[in-house]
Amino acid sequence: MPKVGMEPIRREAIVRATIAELGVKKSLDVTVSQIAKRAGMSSALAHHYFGGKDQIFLAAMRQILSDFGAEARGELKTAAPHQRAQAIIRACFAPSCFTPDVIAAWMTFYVLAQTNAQALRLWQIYQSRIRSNLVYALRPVLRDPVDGAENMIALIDGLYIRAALSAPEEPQLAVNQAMRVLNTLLKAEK
Amino acid sequence: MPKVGMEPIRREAIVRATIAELGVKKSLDVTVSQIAKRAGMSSALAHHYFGGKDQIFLAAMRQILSDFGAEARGELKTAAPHQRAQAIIRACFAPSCFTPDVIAAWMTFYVLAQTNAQALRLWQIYQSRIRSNLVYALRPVLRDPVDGAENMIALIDGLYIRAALSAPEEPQLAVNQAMRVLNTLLKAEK
DNA sequence: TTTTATTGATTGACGAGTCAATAAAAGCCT
DNA sequence: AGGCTTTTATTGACTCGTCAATCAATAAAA
Repeated sequence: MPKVGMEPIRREAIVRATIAELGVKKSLDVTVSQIAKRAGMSSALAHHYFGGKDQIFLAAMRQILSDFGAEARGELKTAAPHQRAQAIIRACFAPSCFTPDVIAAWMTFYVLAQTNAQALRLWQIYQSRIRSNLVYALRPVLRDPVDGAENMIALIDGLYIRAALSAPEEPQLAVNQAMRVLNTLLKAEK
Repeated sequence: MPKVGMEPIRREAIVRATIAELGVKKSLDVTVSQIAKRAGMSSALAHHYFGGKDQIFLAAMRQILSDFGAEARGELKTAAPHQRAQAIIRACFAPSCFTPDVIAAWMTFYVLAQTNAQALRLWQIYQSRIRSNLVYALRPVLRDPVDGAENMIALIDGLYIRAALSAPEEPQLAVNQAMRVLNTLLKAEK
């Protein structure tokens, strides 16, 4: 009973299922069949719409990256000019970016980006965005905003990877830790 | 032409080959055959000595962790009492711990530890060691050494993971960045 | 002869990608 | 409206490859 206009629905279902499955299996040896099953369709259909496993993973990665972009834009919109860095940190650890599933998916994307040129490019774009946002946010409050941004990014990445292994690290704990370091960096200027 | 007493030699060869292969393939779907080939033996022999793929990976992980332990002990031995934190940082980015191969291997271990209980335990042991070393090192110089240690560990992990994706990040750059943050944290106390 | 080392060949399972077949919808012609 | 053709959706079955793990066989040492 084929209904017309399914493509976008199927695509989204696949992307969601991929992220969920990555969250469960916690590695890239998730099967197309597993993804398709979770998305409620045959693996052949997944292949039909995406062309192959790589494209499926890349679509999932794009989704996660764009979710983060949305979160960040949202936080920045309602942030006072001198609180922009804090807004970015909040976005990084917002529920839509810092759930066990999403964290696990991030981890697998780090792995993917080591060998897949397209994935690496996606990551680099994301990196340079968050970097320039942070530099801009820190320029009014730090003598060396580039350096400060670099430090905060590394810290955030570290908190992510650790969250993947020590689940206890609740979102709130990570936010607090990042905020404390940021405050220390700011205080050290004056 | 079987020579007796090969077991330890073969084991070490496999472990080395595993790390090298992880560094090249940059993921856990390295095959036992590839490892065995690089180590100059048949895959059957690798299975014979290690029992299975998991055990091979765990042995490699133990090797890397113990390499780091040795490096850290070495640095700490020759460090002035108030320079212990710097010594630990130096150890983290020493050539034996911060080479493209080793960094890539670390990444795969992060992935492995998400699903393999033994791997997770190894990581936790390593974590609590470096943590307590850092706390001890920071106690004389920081009001809240536990917090400071946590921050430095996260930063170091972040620098690692970023090094896996942006190779340009030379050892020296990472060391400098970590040292700068540490100094800032120290300065903020006074 | 027993133990240790070693491998080629094989098994059994699983997975990505393909394909032909089925079926509903949409268009199109009269 | 009634039939036709094309497009879109969908899947089961199949191909081809790979890989972990096993085993029987070979050979040197003890």
